[in-house]
Amino acid sequence: MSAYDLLSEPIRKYIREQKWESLRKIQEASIPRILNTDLNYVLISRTASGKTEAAFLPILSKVNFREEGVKVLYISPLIALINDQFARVEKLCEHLDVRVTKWHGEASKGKKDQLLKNPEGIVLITPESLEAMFVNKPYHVSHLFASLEYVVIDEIHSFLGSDRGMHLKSLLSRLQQINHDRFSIVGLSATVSDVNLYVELKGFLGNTENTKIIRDHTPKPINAVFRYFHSDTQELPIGLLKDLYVRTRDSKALVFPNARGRVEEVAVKLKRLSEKVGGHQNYFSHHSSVDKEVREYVEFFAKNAGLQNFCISCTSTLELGIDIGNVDEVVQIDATNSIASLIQRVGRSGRREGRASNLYLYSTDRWSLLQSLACWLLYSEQYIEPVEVIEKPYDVLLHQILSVIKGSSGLYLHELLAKINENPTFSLISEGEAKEIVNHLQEIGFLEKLGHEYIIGVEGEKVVNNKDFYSFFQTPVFFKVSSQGVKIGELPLSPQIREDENVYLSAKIWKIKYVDYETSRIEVIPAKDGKKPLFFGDAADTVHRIREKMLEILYSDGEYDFLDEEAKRILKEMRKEFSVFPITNLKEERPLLFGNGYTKFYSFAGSRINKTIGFLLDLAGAEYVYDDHSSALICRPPEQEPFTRLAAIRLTEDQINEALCEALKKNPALIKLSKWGPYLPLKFQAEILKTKYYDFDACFRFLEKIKWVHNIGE
DNA sequence: GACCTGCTGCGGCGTG
Repeated sequence: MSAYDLLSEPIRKYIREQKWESLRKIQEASIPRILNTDLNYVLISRTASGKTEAAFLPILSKVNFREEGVKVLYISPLIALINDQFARVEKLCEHLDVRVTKWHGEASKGKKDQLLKNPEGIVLITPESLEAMFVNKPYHVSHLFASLEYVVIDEIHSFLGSDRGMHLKSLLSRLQQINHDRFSIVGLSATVSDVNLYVELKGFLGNTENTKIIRDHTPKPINAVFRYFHSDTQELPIGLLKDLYVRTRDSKALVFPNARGRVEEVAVKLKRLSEKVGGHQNYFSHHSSVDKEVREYVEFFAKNAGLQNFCISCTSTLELGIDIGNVDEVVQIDATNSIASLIQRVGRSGRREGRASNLYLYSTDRWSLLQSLACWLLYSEQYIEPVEVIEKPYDVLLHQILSVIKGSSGLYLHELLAKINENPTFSLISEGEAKEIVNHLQEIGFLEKLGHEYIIGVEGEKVVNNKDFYSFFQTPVFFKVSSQGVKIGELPLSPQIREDENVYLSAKIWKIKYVDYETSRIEVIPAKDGKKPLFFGDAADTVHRIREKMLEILYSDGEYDFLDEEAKRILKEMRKEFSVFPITNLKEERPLLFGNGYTKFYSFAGSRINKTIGFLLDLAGAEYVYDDHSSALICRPPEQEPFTRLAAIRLTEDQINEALCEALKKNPALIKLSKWGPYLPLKFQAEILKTKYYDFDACFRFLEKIKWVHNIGE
């Protein structure tokens, strides 16, 4: 029997109405498996290959929706994705008489109330809304989800290896406890490293043995075109902009310039170029600081553009599954920090009849060119970097202790510990450690003892009753920007924010008329000329494999047709420059430059290893400058050259912990990289730093292995 | 220079 024949009649009717000629590969594979077993599955195949249907066609055929209670829970990392999927799933359910309900912060309260009165059908939710339900209405969780049969997790890779993912994993376990392990899980993903596939990904769904992977490897054919335009200033070279304009003016294009300020620069300047020559004016910017309604308009425009061309300059906001349809060209300005990100961005392009699909990779400096080339070569080898899993998420545990106690009417210590013990998210954290965290929470007033039961303390109430409690990410304070009541976006406070200063925002130019510090508002009027806006953030870590590949490229003589003449020249120049280091073993040797009055160590290592080397140099009292862009550490004067001595440094676990605790005492702000970390006992804060910011194991392995090769010649 | 993601409950007001 074909997969189609296995489906229920209403679903087959739906397929016939869609006039699909055939089912997609991933659907053919998933339908019989999901229908015939109760195992967990992870469906992996590239963007727009029909994964949602691969999960929902068989689930809708199989599940009996006549019974009371919500039967299918779909979890998504984005509200926008829920809204897209709602439309698709609701259409699928047309012939089934199954109700679909959106449950997120912006969804209709009325629809949620209806669901509470009559729990049924399918619910689409975010992890944070699920957390809010556990905290505020724990009885609703069991009322709605006690007879759940399937949980579908979209873009599951976005949860792997992050706090947010650990949080979701804990919530899933708490759901299973209510549900008595009856529901199965189907995860959907486009990009997962082989390394993570069988342990972390399966572990994420809770049950490694009962989880199977279904994967469609079919690669996406795409041409890479590299262009090099050097920039010494903060602004993009005019040559690059003109080249970019010509390449994208007759297509639907997405441009990824990596930073919000640059996103605005690209959108405004391309639009201006287009205006001069009478081209289309559909130039937009899309990032977190563009007003939500403006972003929704941009998405709507792209989805319904028909034959009109457009160009959206954006950050990773358009990287995940929001449906804007296919574009003709994807442009990356300067390198991505991960291959996964490159894959997601490339996945945005499709082919229009008779036209080839291209990926343009622009670079504005040589290290970025090298990194971009490394990413592209690794992409071509189908490499994806593994994510680091968090083995002991102490901060997530702290948060979940507060959540569980808030959701109860008081818990004995043994009850609380039993709940933690049941939750696989915390399986590597010992009972003793959990008790220490509980005691600390009591000390700082987050928990209180009422008789022998724990309840939320006075200080804890402030945190738990705040709407900021439900998430694991922190957001800085922004000033809302508007013009005569029309919302435009938001900007952080910077020297740039003052009256009569002109800035770009939402692909337009504005003059600041008034800054209201009381209400954090900025009033602007349209202007003719301005500057790109300033934003602050943390640079994303570059993974180790990309750096290794960069070194391999420098010490190979591989020629790449897809580089333009300028890029070829730059690569040749870099190879010549590095030829003074007689490196033969790329796995173990690294360049050490003795320059005029300085020593420079090119580690070609991941950012976290570099930061850990920096920590060791700090401990040794060495003065140095660290440049992550070129993966280099520079010391002057060279007499104090400390690099070759690093290999001898071997710290015990205790010494590392002690040094980290000292660093935290000196600078308590260090732990702010974790939202809930500041409420942990100091030694656990050190543990968080060890896993999230530094990587001592990898650093010592690296230092043990490498040999420094210094420059020869005059 | 330097990404992104989400958010309850309740009072008060207006409208049908």
